[in-house]
Amino acid sequence: MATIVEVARMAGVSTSTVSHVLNGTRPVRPATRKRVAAAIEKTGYRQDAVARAMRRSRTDSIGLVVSDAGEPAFAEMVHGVEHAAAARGLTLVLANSAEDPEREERAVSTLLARRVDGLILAHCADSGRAVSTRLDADDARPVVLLDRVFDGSPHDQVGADNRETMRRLVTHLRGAGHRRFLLVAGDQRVPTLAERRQGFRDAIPDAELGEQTIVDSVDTASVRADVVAALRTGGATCVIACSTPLAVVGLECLRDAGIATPEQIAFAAFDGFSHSDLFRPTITTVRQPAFEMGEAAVSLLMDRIATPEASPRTLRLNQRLELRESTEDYRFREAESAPIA
Amino acid sequence: MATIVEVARMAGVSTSTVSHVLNGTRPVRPATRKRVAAAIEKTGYRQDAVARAMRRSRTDSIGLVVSDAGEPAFAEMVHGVEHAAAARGLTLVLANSAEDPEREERAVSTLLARRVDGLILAHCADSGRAVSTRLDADDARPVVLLDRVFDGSPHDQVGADNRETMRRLVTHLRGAGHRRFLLVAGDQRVPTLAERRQGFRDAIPDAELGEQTIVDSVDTASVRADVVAALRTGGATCVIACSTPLAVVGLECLRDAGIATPEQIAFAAFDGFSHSDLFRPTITTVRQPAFEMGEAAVSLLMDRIATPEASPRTLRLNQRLELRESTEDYRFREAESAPIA
DNA sequence: CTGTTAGCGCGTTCAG
DNA sequence: CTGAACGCGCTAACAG
Repeated sequence: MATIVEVARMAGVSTSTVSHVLNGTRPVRPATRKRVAAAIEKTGYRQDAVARAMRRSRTDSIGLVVSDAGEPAFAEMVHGVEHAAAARGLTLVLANSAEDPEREERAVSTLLARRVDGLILAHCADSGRAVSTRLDADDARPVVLLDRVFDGSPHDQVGADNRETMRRLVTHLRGAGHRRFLLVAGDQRVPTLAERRQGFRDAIPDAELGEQTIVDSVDTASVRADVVAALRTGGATCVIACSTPLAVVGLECLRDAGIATPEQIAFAAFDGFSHSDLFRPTITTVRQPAFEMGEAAVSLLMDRIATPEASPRTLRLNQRLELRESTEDYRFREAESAPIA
Repeated sequence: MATIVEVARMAGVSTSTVSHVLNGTRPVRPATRKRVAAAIEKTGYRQDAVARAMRRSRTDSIGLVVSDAGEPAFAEMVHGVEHAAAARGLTLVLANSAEDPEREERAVSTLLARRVDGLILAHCADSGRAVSTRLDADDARPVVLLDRVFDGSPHDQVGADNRETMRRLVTHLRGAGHRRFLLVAGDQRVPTLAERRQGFRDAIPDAELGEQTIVDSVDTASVRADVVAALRTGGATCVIACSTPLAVVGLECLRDAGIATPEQIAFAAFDGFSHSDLFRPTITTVRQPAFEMGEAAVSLLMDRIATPEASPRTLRLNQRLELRESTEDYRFREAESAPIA
């Protein structure tokens, strides 16, 4: 690659003039500008982002650390972040923590060393606040927390209205006659999951709270065992899974136990599955605005860089409740299909 | 952040010694090394990747351009690339072309300007070879083509054995009695899709080739129209969709036309849907080893960087044929369920 | 074994 | 309006 020096020489100007032409940072006589442009064209010159970053101490890049790049919801967030970043002329440096706090820490460290202008973080489950606070101590790069949002966090955050949507979902299901639920709540160290569980409690009257079954074990095997046990004990007319992985376990348990949805039990899931409408049973789903959350995170990050002193904001994007046949009122269905008495 | 100068001063050594301690690039007396380590610890110093890249003219980063970051198959490739990169101490710079050649070109340009050590590219449909050749001309950075693989490409490539697996699939279906297919083949400018179509031809005897219906329109609306028309004309006993988006269209058409799978028509899809086993109909699927393809791409890239002169390799990873009820032998089923004559 | 020094390619003063 | 010179933080020659 040609450097700025060659362009300058070819155009018969100094390097500084080339730089100013490139960046529009001071007036340049049209004639010289033309010559510079021609030289750039001819040499195929392009600014060296590394040297530029060095000099300006800005990289025009942002770092994103997600906890599971394979999971579709996170993939959509990545997609959204990339989209918003590219639109602003920023490049995206991506790292995956694979739900491992140590890898998360390394990833953050690497990104900081690369001098990204800002950081977007989807914390892994048990990262604690170590990373988050280390960020402040080290050198204060702007940070936005994504999806996994903490009360009283010193950072900007963007999450979903998990608690409210769960409340809405449960209220709807109660309206359809359900009184006893099996909530597959998952790892309560994950804020998202804790919020959803809280929303569940919000929607259940105190008197009935004792009758609800909540599975909050962490590893898949335990979840499976607990769900199987809960299904055997019986009582629940509706299963609510708080994430896609949990829904997978839940549906597997139902299938293996030969329990049909929605005929024998209702089922709803957060995050859910793609193309739910094409397959049976179609699953009632709370859909995250994952792409938009990614975009919003970039937006918050840019605002923060522009005004470092503003007080931190937490954005909650609305989730969509997609009602499908897996939660159709089973009493109603029974009544209809039963022979006329 | 502290710089190397402060560390050197605090340890009472020169910056070069600090550098050599950090990089293990020449022997340092244990005593001084200790002092340096202590100084690093106290200052919280960390190497500046930007300055380092400047000096070494290596960024320890690789660029990845995908054509659709939202699609699960690509998300898995991204995941695989990230994984393999991180394992080698490389960071990943991600860009998305959204199937737009212009954005693809910009992305490549940006990554080159950032001086990534190498580039992994999942070309978008109509990128032509412009980008690919420009890469050679500009400054020869190593490039690996991912998923969308070209015959006689000058670059290393990693794809899947699309042609062979399609042949296997069709052979299996013919064994189950199917003679007339509706192949939803998609945009033939995408090598992956062209290969799959070729595999289809391989498996059909010349005499029967004329009876097959192949839909290779490009935009969704046309595909839908063509599929609907083909279904109406009838004749096909089996639909094969060559990608997830095409499968979506296909299944929607079947649903809207009230045609049941597998009772009335068999169905198979490439790439397919996640958690296919949990929903009905369970779809016979050709699964791409997307994650592994991502890993392999990094591997090829590193090999290329190590030995620039080696002749380019094309890796074809095996796809998995997952047979499910959507292609169960429908004649057999009919015979079974029909009343005994 | 260690220190000195010269750039990597650019943006930005400060003079003209 | 333009050019000369400096330095961002680091590594690699070269010298000791």
